[in-house]
Amino acid sequence: MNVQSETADKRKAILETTLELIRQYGLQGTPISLIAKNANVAAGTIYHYFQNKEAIITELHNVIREEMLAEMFTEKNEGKDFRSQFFSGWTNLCRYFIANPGSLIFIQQYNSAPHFKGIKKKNNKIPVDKFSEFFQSGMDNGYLKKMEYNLVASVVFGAIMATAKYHITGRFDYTDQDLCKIATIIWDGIKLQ
Amino acid sequence: MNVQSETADKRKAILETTLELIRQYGLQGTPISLIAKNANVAAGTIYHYFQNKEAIITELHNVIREEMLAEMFTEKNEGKDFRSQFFSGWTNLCRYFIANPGSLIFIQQYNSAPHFKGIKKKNNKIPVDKFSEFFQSGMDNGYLKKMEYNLVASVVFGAIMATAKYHITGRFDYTDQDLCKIATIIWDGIKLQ
DNA sequence: TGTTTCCGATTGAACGTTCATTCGGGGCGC
DNA sequence: GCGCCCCGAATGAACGTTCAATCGGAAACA
Repeated sequence: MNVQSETADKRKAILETTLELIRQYGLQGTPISLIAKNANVAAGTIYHYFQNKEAIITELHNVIREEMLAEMFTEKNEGKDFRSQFFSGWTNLCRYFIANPGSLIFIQQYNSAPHFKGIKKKNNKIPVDKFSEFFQSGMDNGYLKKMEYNLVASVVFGAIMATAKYHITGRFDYTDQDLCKIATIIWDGIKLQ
Repeated sequence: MNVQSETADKRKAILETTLELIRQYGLQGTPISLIAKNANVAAGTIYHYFQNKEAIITELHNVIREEMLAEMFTEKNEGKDFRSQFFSGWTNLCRYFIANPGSLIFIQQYNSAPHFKGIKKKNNKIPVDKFSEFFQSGMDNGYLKKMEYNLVASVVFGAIMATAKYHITGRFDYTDQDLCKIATIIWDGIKLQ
């Protein structure tokens, strides 16, 4: 353990601990003191690595966004046909949330309380481009019904969040096969009949 | 204004004010002091009508659940065919959330932070019966694909929440016609092809 | 009718706790 | 000895809740 890796570890530990605590106690329910305790770090140390609590939240949000994008658009999808790309994109993101419940809880809470005290969201924009481009190409090439992108988005993303949420909270228990079935429902809904 | 109606009004004012504040500032972001101020009531008065903050939240949750059920299963749907029942049930609930953004924000936050400090959810069960019965009847009568209820639920409810959410946050702007289009996507996904 | 008694409704200051953040200092590598 | 990393007690604001004090109308009595 050299100094540099320890330093890097400390920052990382703070982020990971925060995400885990948010999963358990929610965005507002995780005080700095608890983060410090669980990350084996002093409260003051946190303020050495981050400007304030909001900065931790914002960084987590950015990290999770990147991970979500990476899950949906992996390189090995490039060659596949449109339908396969849709299926693997949908199930990958859903599996990501199931495997990383903290990310789902975080995203949901972050999006559902626009005006948390001390947490102001400046950039509320979604990288809509990649998704809308993808679906647009599906329509142009005759795979999908012609319709506005945002109508499709409601169904596709809504189902991902709900499915992962139900699974995580233990309401239902979805197998890999179940995820494919759900993706099939959606595909049947959006494909050109 | 006799005494009785004033008393009833005060209780109602507290509930309504709380819901509106939660819409703006989130579940954890609305202190009792602010509720008191906006409801034109002293802080102590709130504790005359409710045991504590949790009691307000719990009552709001029950009220909203009732309203949701009422929207989905209205009496004038009784005679209609299955497809029409699905359409009006889906769009009604979606329109309800769009017309009552506070209810959507509340439900989302209530469900997404299971362990809010001071807010313990004892009864996490959904009145699944009515919904599952409805979809089961659709399968038995040959309107829907044969599949487990919970797979359908993910898509149907996920889309409702996401659609209303996108509309409320102003990300997209859904017309009544758009809601029907989205319902059509889902219907095409779950119907027996 | 006028007066007194009573009691629930209402108030807002006060309390104890918890929170995010600050600060002064200690230790270690260069 | 200078600069960076780290500590944890200290700070003050904000929170949910309590409580002694007040209000005002209804009932009881004269």
